[in-house]
Amino acid sequence: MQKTIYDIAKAAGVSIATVSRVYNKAETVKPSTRKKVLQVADKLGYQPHVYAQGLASKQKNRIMMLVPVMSNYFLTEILRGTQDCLDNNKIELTIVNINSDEQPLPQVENIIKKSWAEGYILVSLHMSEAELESLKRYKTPISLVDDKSDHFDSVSFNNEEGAFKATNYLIKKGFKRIAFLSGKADSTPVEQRLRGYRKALSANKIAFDAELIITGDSMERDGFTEKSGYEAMKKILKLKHEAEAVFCTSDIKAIGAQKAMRESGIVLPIISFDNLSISDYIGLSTVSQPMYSMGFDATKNLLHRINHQNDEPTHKTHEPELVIRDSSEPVISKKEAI
Amino acid sequence: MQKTIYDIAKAAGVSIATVSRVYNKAETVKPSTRKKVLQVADKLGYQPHVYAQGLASKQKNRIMMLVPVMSNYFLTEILRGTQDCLDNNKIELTIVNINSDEQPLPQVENIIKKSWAEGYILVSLHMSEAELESLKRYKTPISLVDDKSDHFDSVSFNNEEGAFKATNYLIKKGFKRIAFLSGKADSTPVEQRLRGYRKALSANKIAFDAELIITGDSMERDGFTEKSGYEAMKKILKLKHEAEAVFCTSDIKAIGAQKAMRESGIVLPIISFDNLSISDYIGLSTVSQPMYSMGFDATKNLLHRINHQNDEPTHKTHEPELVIRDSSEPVISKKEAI
DNA sequence: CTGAAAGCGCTTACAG
DNA sequence: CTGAAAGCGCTTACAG
Repeated sequence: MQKTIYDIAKAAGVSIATVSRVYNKAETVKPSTRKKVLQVADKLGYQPHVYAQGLASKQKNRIMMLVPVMSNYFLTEILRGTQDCLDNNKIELTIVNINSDEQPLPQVENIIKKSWAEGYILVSLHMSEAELESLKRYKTPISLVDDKSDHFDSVSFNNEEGAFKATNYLIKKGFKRIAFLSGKADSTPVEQRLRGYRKALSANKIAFDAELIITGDSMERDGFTEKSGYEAMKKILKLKHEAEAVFCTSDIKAIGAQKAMRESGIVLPIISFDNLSISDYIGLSTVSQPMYSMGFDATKNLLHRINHQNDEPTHKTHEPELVIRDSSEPVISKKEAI
Repeated sequence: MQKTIYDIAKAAGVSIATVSRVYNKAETVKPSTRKKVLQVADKLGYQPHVYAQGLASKQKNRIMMLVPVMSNYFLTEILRGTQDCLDNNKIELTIVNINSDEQPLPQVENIIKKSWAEGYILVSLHMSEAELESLKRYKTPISLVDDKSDHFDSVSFNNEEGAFKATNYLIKKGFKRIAFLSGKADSTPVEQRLRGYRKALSANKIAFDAELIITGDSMERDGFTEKSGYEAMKKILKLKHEAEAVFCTSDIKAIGAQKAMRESGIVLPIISFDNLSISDYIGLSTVSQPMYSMGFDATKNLLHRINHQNDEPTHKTHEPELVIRDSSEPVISKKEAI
C-alpha cells in the first residue's frame, strides 16, 4: 500500500541507490535525474520509511524530549526554546510523556534502550545522582533541563537563590512570620526552595519555625496543583500563631492559595515561583524562571553532545529574577485600589 | 555498542528466532528457556530495537498524537484521557508538536508519510474538509478530537450550543448589550461560538450589533492568549455605546480581560469558555468542555479503527455544561464580598 | 554521476 | 518447542 523506494526507482527508471541519494546527498546526483525522482516521488506520495532509514543509516536525525507533561505550563515555554534552537537543523523532535505517578528511571530506560533517537532531553525529572549515573551505561547523549547532575550536561535554575530573594523581600517589608507553602517535601525543587527560605531567615536573624512549613493534602503532581495550594493556605490561615506573609513554591499553588484567602477574607502578602504567563495578568508577585532560555540551552547542549560524546559535561545555572506585582504588597493598598 | 538480538542469542545459547519469540509470543517458548533469555537480556541491558521491529513486523504498536502544543492547557486533559484509554493495551503514545504558525496539512502529511505509527490522533487542528479528505489517500487510521469531519472518526464539542447557553444566561440576567470577546475570526471554534451567540440574541429578540464583536490585536495562537483578551477588553471598555456584559471565547482570554477590567475599575459580568482547572480557583463562570472524555473517546475510536479500517466513521459530539461562578454575577455582590 | 550488493536488527512462515 | 532462512525498506562503501 505504502510506496517503497523500489516503486520510485522503477517509476523513475533509476536504481534504488539513486533514489536514496536524492534524499541524502542530493548534490551528488545529476540535477535532471534528481528532479525526475522528486517528481515521481511527489506524484506517488512517497517519503522514505523512517524505520528503515534509521535502521540502515544508524542515524535518526531525531531527538526526544522526556517530560512529565502534566507540568505543561512549564513545558510550553521550554518547548518554544527547543524548537527555536532546532530550527534549520534538520533534526526532528518527539515528545514522550513520563508518568509522574511512577518512578521515572525505568520509564526513561525503556525509551533509551529502544534507540528511538540520537539523544534525549530530560525535563524536570529530578532523579538521584545514582539513578542518573546508571543511565551512562547506555552511552547515549542526554541533556538535562531544570535539573542538575555531574554526569550529564545540565541547565538548571537557582531555586535556592530564588527562594532566598523572595523571602528576603518579604522580610525587608517588615514581615517576620512567613509561611512556606510547600509541595511534596522530598521533591528536589521543594527542597532547594526551602533551603533558600531558611537562608533568608538566618540572614535576617529570624528563627526558623517548623510550624510555618505547610503542605496541602493533595499530592498529585508532587503537590504542584491549585488544589494543594488551596488546602495548604486553609491550614496557614488556621495557625494559632498567625503568619504574616507567604512564600509559595509555585504560581499554580498560589492561585489556589489566593482563593482560600479570598474565602476567609484575610489577604496575606504572597510571593510565588515560576512566572507563568498568567501570573502577570492576575498580579502575582513571583520568582521568574527563564524557561525559554533553559529549553534553548539544553537543546544546544544536546546537539553538541551528539557530535562530541567525550567532552566534559557542562553545567549552566540560570539566576532568578524577582518580579513584584500586587500580590506581595500590603493589603491596605489593595483595598485602596478598589 | 548497543546489544543486538545476536548478542543475546549467543549468550543464552539459543537462536535469534527464540529470542524474538520471547518478546513476541512468550507463551510458545519453554518457560525455562524464556527465563534464561530474559535473564541474559536484562544483564546485557537489551531491548529490541524499535526501528528494526517496526520494519520487520510492519507493526508499530504505537499511535501518535499531533497537536499544537501551545494549546497546552487543553492538551493536558486530553492526554489524561488518552493515557487512561491506552492503559493495559501495549500501545505506546508519542506526541508531536504541530507548529501553529504554519499550515497544518503539510506538517501532518510529512508525519503520516513516514509511517511512524499505526494511527494518528489529530487534536484541534481544524483543517478544511478538502484538506482532511486529501489525507484519506494515505489509508492510515486517523481520529479527530475537538474537530469534526465526515471523513474520519471525530469527537467534537458543541461550541455553538455552549456559546448559546452562556449568552442566553447573561440575557436572562437582564443584560442586553453583550460583547463577544472574539479570537481569530476565521478560526473554527470562534466561528461556531459566534453562531451560538447570535442564536441566543435572536432567540431573545435582541438585535445583533457588529460593534460588540471585538478582537484583540495579538493573533499568536489564534488570539487565544491572555494578552489578546486584555487588548480586546480595553476596546470593549471604550465603546461609546457601552457593553453591559461579556461572553468571552476562552478562559485564558478572560483572565486577560479581567485584568483590563480591574485596571479600569469597571467590572462587567463575564462568562468564558473551556473550564480549565484554574478557572474554578479564580471564580470564572464558563462553559465546561469534557476534555478528558474527549481524549478518551478519540483514543478508543482510533484503536477500533486500526482493527476495522473499513467501518463507517463515527461522530460524537459532547454537550456543554454551563458552570456559574463569581465572574458572571452582578458587580454588587462582588463589592459586598470584600 | 550511477548501479549491484551487503548489511542494519528484527519477525515469521516453514520445517522439524 | 526451536532453528535456518527470507524479507522488511532503507543506506553506503565499492566499483565503474
